[in-house]
Amino acid sequence: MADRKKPYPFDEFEPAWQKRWDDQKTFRVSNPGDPDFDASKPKRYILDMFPYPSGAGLHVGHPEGYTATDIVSRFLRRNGYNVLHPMGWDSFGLPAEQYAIKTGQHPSITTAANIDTFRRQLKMLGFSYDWDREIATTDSKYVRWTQWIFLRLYNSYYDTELKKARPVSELESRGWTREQIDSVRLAYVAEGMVNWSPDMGTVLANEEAEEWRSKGFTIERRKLRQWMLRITAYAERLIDELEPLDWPESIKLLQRNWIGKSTGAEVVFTCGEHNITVYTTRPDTLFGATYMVLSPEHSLVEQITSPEQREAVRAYQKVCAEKSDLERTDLSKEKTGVFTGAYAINPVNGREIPIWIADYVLTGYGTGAIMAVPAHDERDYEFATKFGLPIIQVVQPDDPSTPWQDFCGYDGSMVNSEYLNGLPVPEAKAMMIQKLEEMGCGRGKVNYKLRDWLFSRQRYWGEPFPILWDKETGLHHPLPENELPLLQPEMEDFKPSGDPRGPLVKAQDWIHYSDRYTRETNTMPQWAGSCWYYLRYLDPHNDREFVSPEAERYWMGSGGNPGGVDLYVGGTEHAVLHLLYARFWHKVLFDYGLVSTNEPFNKLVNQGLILGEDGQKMSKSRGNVVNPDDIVREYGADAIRLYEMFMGPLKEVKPWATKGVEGISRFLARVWRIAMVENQEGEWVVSGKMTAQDLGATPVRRELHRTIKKVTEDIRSMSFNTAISKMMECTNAMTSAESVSLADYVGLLHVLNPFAPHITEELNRLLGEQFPDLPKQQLALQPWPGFDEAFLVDLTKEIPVQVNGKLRDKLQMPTDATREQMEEAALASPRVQEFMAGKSVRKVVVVPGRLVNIVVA
RNA sequence: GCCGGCUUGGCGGAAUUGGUAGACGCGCUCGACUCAAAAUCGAGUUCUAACGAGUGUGGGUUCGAGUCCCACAGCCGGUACCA
Repeated sequence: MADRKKPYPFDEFEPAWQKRWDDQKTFRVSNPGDPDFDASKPKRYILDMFPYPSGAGLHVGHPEGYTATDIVSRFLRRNGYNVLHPMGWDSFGLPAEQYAIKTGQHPSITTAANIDTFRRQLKMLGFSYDWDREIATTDSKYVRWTQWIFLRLYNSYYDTELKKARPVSELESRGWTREQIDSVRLAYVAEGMVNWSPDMGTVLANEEAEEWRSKGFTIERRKLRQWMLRITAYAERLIDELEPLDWPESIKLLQRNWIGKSTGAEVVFTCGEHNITVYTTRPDTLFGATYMVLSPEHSLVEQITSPEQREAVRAYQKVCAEKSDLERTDLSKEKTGVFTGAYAINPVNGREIPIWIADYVLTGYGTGAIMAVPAHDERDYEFATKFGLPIIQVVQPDDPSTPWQDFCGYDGSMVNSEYLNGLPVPEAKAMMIQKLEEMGCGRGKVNYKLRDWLFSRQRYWGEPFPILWDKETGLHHPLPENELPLLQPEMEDFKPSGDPRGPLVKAQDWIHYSDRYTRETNTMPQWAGSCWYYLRYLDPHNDREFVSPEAERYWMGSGGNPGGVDLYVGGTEHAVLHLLYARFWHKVLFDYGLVSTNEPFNKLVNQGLILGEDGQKMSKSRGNVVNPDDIVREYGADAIRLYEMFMGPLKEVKPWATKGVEGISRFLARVWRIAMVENQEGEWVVSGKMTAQDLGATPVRRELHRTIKKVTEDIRSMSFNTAISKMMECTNAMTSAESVSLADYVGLLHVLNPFAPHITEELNRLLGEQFPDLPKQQLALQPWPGFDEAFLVDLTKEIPVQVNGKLRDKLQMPTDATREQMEEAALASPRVQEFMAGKSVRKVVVVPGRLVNIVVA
């Protein structure tokens, strides 16, 4: 592309300002205890979701959220806050490892290069991060504390009485056996069905499996021994403590659904000498249970199946085991199942009901067995209809027009249920639970969909588990803390070998710890580092603690302010993974008094996705990816920042339009040319339009004060698009004015500064050379401007006059006109009278200062 | 299927939360400057020749509805038999 002349010389001054901010550490913020720390200022912690430094470099989606938080941070600093606004790298991750496998380049080299690119690109956009606090999850000094927190989990159990984590050493002193203790640790080893990807040679968490499958990786179910984190212990708190947070309701809902709390009861049925426990949310419908279903994998199936049915049952189990996940979840799929030949006794009425197995009952949820109430459950109804099983109504819907078959609602009362008859559903539910407990054949039970978090991966590029295995006893032990960090061994070949122990098994020397102990070969998932990075920023160079209590209390404490991170901006894709995991770790740390709040992120905002110019999601294959480097080269950093904020509301999904960047660039050029003109030699010099004289309450002055008010409000509500349009209006007013006073113009620069820091600082500097009285300090360090109410009030206002709700005239009236004056003026209007001709006035609605509506008939 | 969100000019989007619909920007049209073009500046731009109509569709509440209520449709996102 031909190198066009820039509309203003951003290519010169933007890098110069960036260098100055970097060299002078303009945006460094000190911690309590530092010599230059100002304890009188309140704090705000403004956080971005840190990026995975991919080889592709920065995407235009990154600067969207990052610009928003940068504007807020710059605004708050200028309003007297100590602002913590850091950046770092989520640098463990699969792509670096895959790339390493392909090229032989060690992941640490690729990662370092990618980080350099990302850092350069972010600095090129003029973000006001405190770069002294930069962290990378792959840094050995960081890994040390990730492993340290893991050991904390390993050495903890969840005390269900106190509802908090406690050290397992407590249990030792109470005489618990090693085996008992291992069964309650927050980090534990368990064998179970897991998602295994042969392509990647690793297992994945439930939460991740679908994402990777959609990227084209094969995922199978496989029985393996893995490290798990007992996140389910925190299920209740993860739901309850979500409530007061200032998060989008939709994200809270997503988390609530993911945790999936349900209240019901466990009911014990008998089958010969066996007890079969089912879970139900509708114990009230127990009299309507006409059959029972076990999941095909249920442990009792083998024992209860009658000889005649044995073959059919085995065949069905085999079919289910071979089914892929996709087939299992196929929506249109018909219900399938097989009778076991056995019968169970319903404890409330002694009735015998047949026991079936069917794959619509899942092994992993509840007890893996259900009582089927076909009259009041859609799935049971479908199954019963297909296999000709009896259907007994036990709930009569309140609305008589509703058919009772397959009525699943709660608005009804009980029938055919002996002592429950006539009771409304909720009361019957409570009564039945009480009855079951009295009879000793059931109890109230809360269930969650959330499963424990599969935490180990068979990868090279991740934090190794700080765990040793005792060859003699087969037991695991924590690595002594003074041996942290435990880094991966240097290896040439970390290809997945199909060995479910992962690539580290190949490092024989590393595995060998002593004659008695060998190292754990699994590594942690990428989430480990991102679970607590926001805490490391508080005190990133601390070698003695993961964070000092003083720094933690100041930046995360409540101290009259909202506690925790005050603003966290990032994409929705982390709604259930990162945000759930991080909350879990934070709560464990909170239980130990290591952090001050029970929740890490007080306020969360999701930025909307930026689509390609074609309205489609940006992707390499579509060829619609916009590279921020190109935009900065062509239009400058201020232009891309401002454009991304101007596109629309931060939260909305919006398509990219390079023409729109041009429009923004024109706006910035107009701001520039109010103060600057090119002389004969083609140099920019201060224009004669600028005057040091106070021109008084000109329209420009009034517009400026309205702009200051609007921008101040809009930054607080994060409505950046409307703030920018207001600044455009102000600029247009200054452009069309004959002459602009220096004070008014600099006022505009002040409010534009957080959005477009480079051009505003440069103009302020250039004007400072011309006008010696202008404060020389950077705008970023000066107080935020206030507005004067006196300039906001208008003497007259245009008042719309409607006849029967239709606009018929507009009248210029004093702002403080009374009702009577307004009505009189409206009725006197010739335009209005035309529309009233021949009709009588029924009513006149007057809204003072707003409008007049004349109702005629 | 269930849950959530969205739907306003040719396009991105505004609208003091029930009070002049279309701010601001893009695009387009015309004009000024120029030998010419680009850039810049100025004027115009919801539709309609006009009467009028108009915020996905249909109904309702109200003096007045983009905004509130009811029903429906379309698009986007999440989720997948959780008993």
